[in-house]
Amino acid sequence: MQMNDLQADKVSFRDVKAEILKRITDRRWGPGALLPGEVDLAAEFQVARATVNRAMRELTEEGILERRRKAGTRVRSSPLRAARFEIPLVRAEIEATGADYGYRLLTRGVAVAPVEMTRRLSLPEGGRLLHLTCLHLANGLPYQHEERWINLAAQPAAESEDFSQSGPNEWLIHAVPFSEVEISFLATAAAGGVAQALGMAKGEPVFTVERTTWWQGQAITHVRLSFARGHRMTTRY
Amino acid sequence: MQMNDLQADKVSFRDVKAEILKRITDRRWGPGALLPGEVDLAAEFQVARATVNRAMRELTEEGILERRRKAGTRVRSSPLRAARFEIPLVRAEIEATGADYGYRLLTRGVAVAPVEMTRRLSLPEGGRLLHLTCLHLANGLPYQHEERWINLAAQPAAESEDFSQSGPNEWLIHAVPFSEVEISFLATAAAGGVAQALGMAKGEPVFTVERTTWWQGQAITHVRLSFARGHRMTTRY
DNA sequence: TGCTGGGATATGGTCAGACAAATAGCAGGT
DNA sequence: ACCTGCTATTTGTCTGACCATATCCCAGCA
Repeated sequence: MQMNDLQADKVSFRDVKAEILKRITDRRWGPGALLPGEVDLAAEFQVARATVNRAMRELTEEGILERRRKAGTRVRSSPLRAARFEIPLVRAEIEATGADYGYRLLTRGVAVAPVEMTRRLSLPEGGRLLHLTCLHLANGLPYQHEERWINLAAQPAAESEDFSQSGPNEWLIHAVPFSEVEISFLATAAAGGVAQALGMAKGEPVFTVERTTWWQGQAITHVRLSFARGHRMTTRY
Repeated sequence: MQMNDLQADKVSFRDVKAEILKRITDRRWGPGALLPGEVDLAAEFQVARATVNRAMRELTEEGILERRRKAGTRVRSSPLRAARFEIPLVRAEIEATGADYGYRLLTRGVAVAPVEMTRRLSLPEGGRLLHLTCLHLANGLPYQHEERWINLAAQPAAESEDFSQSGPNEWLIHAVPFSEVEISFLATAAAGGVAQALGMAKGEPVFTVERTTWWQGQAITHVRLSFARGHRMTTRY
């Protein structure tokens, strides 16, 4: 009678998932253990194999199981802790907390790409970049400092935008809807401009996100986001 | 003849996904646009509706599409940048780079939970915690400093482990296979102990990960991981 | 004008059957 | 002892049919 819940009329892949997960946390199927095959589980749970398959496939995506054809399905021996962070537009992030969003353009200029940037964006030497720094505020307080480089060869239209009213990210989303992205999280020491904008001391630790974006193999933009003191990025699962 | 590739004998949900994505980056379906229904697309691509469904479902999970019953499927107007980080055991992380893994236990002691910890782990006051600090090395160089608190009420067996040869995370994985987890990324200033262990100056910025783990509603452990200078956590998609 | 109920419709999910692809493990040869 | 090729097994995916569920939208009513 241990499985009353699964005897009910409606059994979905969610129920199967839950039951499998229960048996794992139970230690009935310990780390590294070999699970019964899809056919057996389908028979036990009285569902179609496709249903068991979906349950197991999702558990695999979540890093709980490991599957290999012919070898079967095993509980991962050292669980993969996969953290998923959703990174919305700053504006949305701030407004989601109920705060008022504010934006200020700090500097704007066109420059020949510095060596570091040509490497990062794999640009030809002498490529022209639009360089912007701006500040995003929550309830009037500095929230995030943004230093952005836009490849003018890829997005010439950016040169005629003045970005004084709204940030370059909002413009870019409409110009280049989806793309290949590399994101890094790191800790940096606040440099002069960043420290001043965020009201921090020079050298203070800053939580920093760097993002580079390509579209069809061409580098579009690189941005470095520096968050105000005490910022943390959190996820739960 | 624009769709030769889709006329081939084998069409999988991957092909459908790719084609949809292509039309989005193409701007044929711009941000916010309403896509044809599953039935229509299934007819166009000559596949079963379930195949189109899987393609669209995965694109939804990846933050590209938005779906609502009856309302249909739309391209997200402001794309959700979801970054997924896989956080393996330090040992595996280091060995994956080809480096030799080293481990040192720095301190070990049992203490009554400090106020901050009782709050974080929602413990009763006066709860006993095992407090450990240790260092993980790559090719003999400091890689990560670990400060860990283990709830002895939940894991009494931890008290008799000495953790001098291998880290508490490896032990914990076998003691508590899967669990609820909260992870934060932040930047901190290196405190005395951390700075010394990692060979950094006091106050230098440190990329820090904090993780709290529960099992069946009970707090198991809280850990603060401080990485050596220059560490960054990167993902690409 | 504003509210309410119902029907049409799009996605969500299940099922049974079929075939494809990978590969563990065995058998047989050298 | 080692290699090589076969085969049975397991997961991966597709199909077409079906029912479930959410909800937009409109008609009807107050």
